[in-house]
Amino acid sequence: MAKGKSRTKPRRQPLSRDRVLEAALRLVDKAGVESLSMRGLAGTLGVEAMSLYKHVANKGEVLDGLIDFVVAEIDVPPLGTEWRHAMRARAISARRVFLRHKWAAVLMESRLVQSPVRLHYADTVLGLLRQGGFTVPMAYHAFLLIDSYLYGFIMQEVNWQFEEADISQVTEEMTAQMAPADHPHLVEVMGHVMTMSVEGKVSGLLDAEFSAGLELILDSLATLRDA
Amino acid sequence: MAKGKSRTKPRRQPLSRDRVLEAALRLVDKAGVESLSMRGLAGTLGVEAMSLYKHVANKGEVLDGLIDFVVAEIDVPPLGTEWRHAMRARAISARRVFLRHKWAAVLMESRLVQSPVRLHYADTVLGLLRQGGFTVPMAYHAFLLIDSYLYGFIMQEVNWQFEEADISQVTEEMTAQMAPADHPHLVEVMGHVMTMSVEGKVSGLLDAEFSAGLELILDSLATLRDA
DNA sequence: TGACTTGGCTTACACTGTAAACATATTAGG
DNA sequence: CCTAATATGTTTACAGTGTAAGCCAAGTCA
Repeated sequence: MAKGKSRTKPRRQPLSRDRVLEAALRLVDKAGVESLSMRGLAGTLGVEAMSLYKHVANKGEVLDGLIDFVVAEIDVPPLGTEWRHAMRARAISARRVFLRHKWAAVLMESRLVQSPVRLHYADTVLGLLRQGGFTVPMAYHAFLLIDSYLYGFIMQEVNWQFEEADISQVTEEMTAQMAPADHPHLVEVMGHVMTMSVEGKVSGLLDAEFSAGLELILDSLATLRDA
Repeated sequence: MAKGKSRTKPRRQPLSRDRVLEAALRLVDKAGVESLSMRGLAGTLGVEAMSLYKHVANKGEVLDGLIDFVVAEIDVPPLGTEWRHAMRARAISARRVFLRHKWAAVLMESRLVQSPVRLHYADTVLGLLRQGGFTVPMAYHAFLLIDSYLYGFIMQEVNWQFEEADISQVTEEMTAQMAPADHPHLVEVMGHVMTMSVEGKVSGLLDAEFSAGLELILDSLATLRDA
């Protein structure tokens, strides 16, 4: 039976958990998480929906797997790195990663499963703070503060991101829809964002905003640490 | 016509958009957004699923309506209030509201529709800052900074909230699941949170954490404003 | 050679949102 | 008051979802 058969078999290489997750990642990056269905995912792998369940317990596991992939993309400097540099580096890396996978931040907040990957991530960050001279309560405080800002900022940014450049159109829609005079301050600020966007790209603006806010938080943590 | 007919008719009072949304709010507060289905919602109103569509365009509109309800619950001090006090007050109010409706923060980030209610909310906050002496770019900066922290914090808090008091059990699960020695810093911090939780409640701890971080941000905005 | 395992497929079920057509209630007009 | 019109709720139906159960072929090992 299985003897001489080993000749040029097309030999579909078998599925695997990783191949499933990779396909899911591609699909979700392209079309958003809301368009991830088991049948659709299976389709991109040339396979039937139920086949996925041989490598993955259920859809939730796929989603959690995706989050792990994304978290693993974040560069966290190794233990021993100077804390301030380390926090800045991982925050910036995290932001880049979440901008690359716009669906990820929201998804992450809605699935609180603590996988090994995520635990490791948290542990390293806390370790960096502890080795940087923070007491346990202060490390907790710093972690909460930085991460609140980090994820909060990212989520705002991701959701305010219209496909770049058609921002003016969006602004018009908005201004039209909202009785311009009823929201003077909002209009004013939108105007500011718009002018920034035409001459220098919004993304640059947000880079600067993000860094400024981050630096500010790190400053205050530093003084708090040395108190 | 409409003359003497006003006698005791049982008169099922007709559904209405508001009654639908109120029912949805009750349901979601009790069972989470993931358990909101049109049939289920209709059920709680003693009505068939399709009836809802006479008062609401689709499920998305229900979700957006829920968000509006929640945003409207946030107390934003009126224009004219001293900016720092105002920002603190609305942040604290927002946090309380989102803790009351734990599903709301995530939902809000995943539906970027800008309803009148939300526009008004944003406009008032920006107005408070402008009247507080912030230039347009600084107001934008402040808004971004505060809201990033605010929503970031809330989302972390909401997701780390186990049903109160069984936190020790959760910690055990976690510690068991994660090879205690592989994550020394995480264990250390979890220990801290736990001890705080037994003698004084975690929620109090988080109140303090939130206020501290907020105050810190307001400080830095104040110096930035006076520069 | 067989038995056993692995990985994919087929079928089936309960549940989702919602379009279309229908039926009944309420209101408006003559 | 009776009828026409308009709201409002219902029925039926359909396409799409996640996934349990069982089947079946291909590969592995005794």
